[in-house]
Amino acid sequence: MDQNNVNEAVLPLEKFIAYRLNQAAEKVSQKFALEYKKRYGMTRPEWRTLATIGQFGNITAKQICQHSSMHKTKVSRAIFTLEQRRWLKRTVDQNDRRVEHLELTLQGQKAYLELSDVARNFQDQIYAALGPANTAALETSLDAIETLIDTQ
Amino acid sequence: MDQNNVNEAVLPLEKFIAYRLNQAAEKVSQKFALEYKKRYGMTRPEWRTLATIGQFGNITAKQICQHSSMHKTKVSRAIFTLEQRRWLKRTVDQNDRRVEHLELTLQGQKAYLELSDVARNFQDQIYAALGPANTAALETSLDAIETLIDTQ
DNA sequence: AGTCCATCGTTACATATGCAACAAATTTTT
DNA sequence: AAAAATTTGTTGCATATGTAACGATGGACT
Repeated sequence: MDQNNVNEAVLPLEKFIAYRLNQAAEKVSQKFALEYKKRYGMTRPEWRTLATIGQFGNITAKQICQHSSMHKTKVSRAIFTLEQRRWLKRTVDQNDRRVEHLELTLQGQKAYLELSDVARNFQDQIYAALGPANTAALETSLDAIETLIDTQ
Repeated sequence: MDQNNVNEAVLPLEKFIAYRLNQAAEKVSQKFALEYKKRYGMTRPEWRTLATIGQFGNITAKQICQHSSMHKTKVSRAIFTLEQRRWLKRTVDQNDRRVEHLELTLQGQKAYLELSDVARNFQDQIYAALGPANTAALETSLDAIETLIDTQ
């Protein structure tokens, strides 16, 4: 495919960092999504919600939104689905009855630990492919990018 | 917020590379999306389609799919919208009438060059924040990650 | 030529998503 | 204490997306 654009100063999409980040992120996420789709028929919001509850043990929907940057309707619907599966239980806060505390059931914990294990293997493979120097630089770069955007 | 998960071996979501990449990618993309939404009311698939046609000058829908990794229905709909705006014109291939060649109109080129300029400034800011070493390492890492996923 | 299969791009349908409005509970203001 | 404003989580609705099917065209094979 010939590139015959007149203007040499334009930025090729494949050199544009926003695009490159999205490409890599999407590939990695879709690869990992195969695991939770195949095993449990879960969606990405469901996996992230499960992972966040599993990580914190006891958490509210609002806190899941803050920690995972997911939209509150996504979180609300993911919680509903996980509850239907009996993977989490809700407890209404006694001091503020708007708030519900979420915890995984034993089944939910089992799925979380299994997927967490897959995630760790996945992570190890990527880090092995990058090597220690690039791994460190990647983490530093992602932090720097997020900080830049947040503080702009 | 206390982290009182029982199992210390689990992978915190904010250390999981698939999640980190998505976070950074989404933040950067949404920031840049403000520009084309504000100026032209464009969507992300529309911007990417415009950028790909602008970059190659003359291209088919299928080639846009291959180069941008967008689903063909996304590309089809983006082409339709860009055509409605009179930002691109189609020419049916004389040797194979299933194929349409796409080119930007003058209006389309104008928008492309303007957004391309914004993109370059955006890129420069990110690279300035990262520094040369991390910039190089980031690009290497993204390449390595994509290659790893593709060859697995 | 005629049949079968592959390819390019579009569209119908079902699902996923975000925005805005909402109910219920709580907090702040007067 | 009453009224107003805020917060938590849910839901109605419109939009965005992917899958599968499709029409049109072209190529391969007989």
